[in-house]
Amino acid sequence: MTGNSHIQKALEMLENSPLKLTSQRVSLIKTLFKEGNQHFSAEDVYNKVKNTGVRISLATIYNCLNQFTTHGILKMVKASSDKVYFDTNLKSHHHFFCKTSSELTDIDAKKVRISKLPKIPQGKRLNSIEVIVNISD
Amino acid sequence: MTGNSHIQKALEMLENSPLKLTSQRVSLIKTLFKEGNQHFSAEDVYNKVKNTGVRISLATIYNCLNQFTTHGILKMVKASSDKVYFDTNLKSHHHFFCKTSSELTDIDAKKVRISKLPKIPQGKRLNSIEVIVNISD
DNA sequence: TACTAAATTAGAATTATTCTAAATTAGAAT
DNA sequence: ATTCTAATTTAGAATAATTCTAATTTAGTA
Repeated sequence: MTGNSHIQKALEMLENSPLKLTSQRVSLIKTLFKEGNQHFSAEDVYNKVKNTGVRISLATIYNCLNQFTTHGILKMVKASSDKVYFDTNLKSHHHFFCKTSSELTDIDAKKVRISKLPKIPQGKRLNSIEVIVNISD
Repeated sequence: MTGNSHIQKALEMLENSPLKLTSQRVSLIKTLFKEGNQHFSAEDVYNKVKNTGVRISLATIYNCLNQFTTHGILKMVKASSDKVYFDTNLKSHHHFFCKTSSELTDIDAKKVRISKLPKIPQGKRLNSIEVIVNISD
C-alpha cells in the first residue's frame, strides 16, 4: 500500500464526483495523500502545497478541503482545538487527542467497541459515532 | 433536585476555589445553574444574564467561563460546531450532536458502554473519553 | 472554437475568542 | 473602620480561523 495508491484512489473519487478536475485540485490531492493517513489544518495544507512549488490561494485550499469533505474524499475532525483538521483516513476510525501537544492520532475502529448506545431521538438519524480519547503527558 | 440545589452546589465550589466571590461570578452561576443541565455558548450566557437585568461584559463572561472550567465548576464541550459550549452537567456523560439544528444533547454515561479501548500511548495518561453521536434530521 | 457554469483568486468581511491597559473591588492586614 | 494590594472587571482593540465578494480564469461541453 504505497502513497501512490492512496493518491490514485483519491483522484478516482475526484473524477467520479461532480467536481471539475482542476490543476489545483489535482495538486492538492497529490500533496494530501502522498504520505498516508495524516491530519492537516488548512494552513498546514497551504504550506505543504507551497513547498512543492505550486501556489494555490488559501481561499481555494478552504474551498477544496470543504468540497472534498462533502464528497467523501476527506474527513473533517473537530477535536478540542480551535481549528478544524482534515483527515485522509477515510476508514471508520477514532482519535486520540493529546492536550499537551495538540496532536491528533488515529485509532483503528477495530480497537474500539461500543457495546451499548442510547436510542436515537425521534425523527433523527444516526450519522456517525466519534470517540475521542483525550490524553496528556 | 431543584435548580436551587444546583446553584447552591456551584456556589459552594466557587467558595472552595481560589477565585474571589465577585457579584459578576455569583450572578453568572445563578443564571447558569437555574435550569438544570444545559449547554451554553459564551454569547448565550451573555444574553441570558442580560435578560435578568444584570449587565456583565462579554470579556468577563469569557474570563469566568474559562476559570469555572479550570476549577471544575463547568465543563467545556467542543462538538462539530464553530463555537465552544459550556456544560453545567458535571457528571461523566456523552453527547448527541444534531448537525441540522446544531444542538447538543446529553447522553447519560450509563447509556453508553465502551467495552474495548486501545492502550494509551507510551508516557501519556488518560484524561477522558468523549463519545459524540452525530445525528441529523 | 466558442460558450457557460464552475472554479480560482485577492482581499475584505465575519465570527469567536483573547488581549491590553486602565479603573474598580474583594478580602486580608492594619 | 481604613488602607492596601492583588485579583477582577471592562471597553475596545487585536487576533486567528474561516467565509464571502466580485472580478477573472478555466474545464468541459456544444
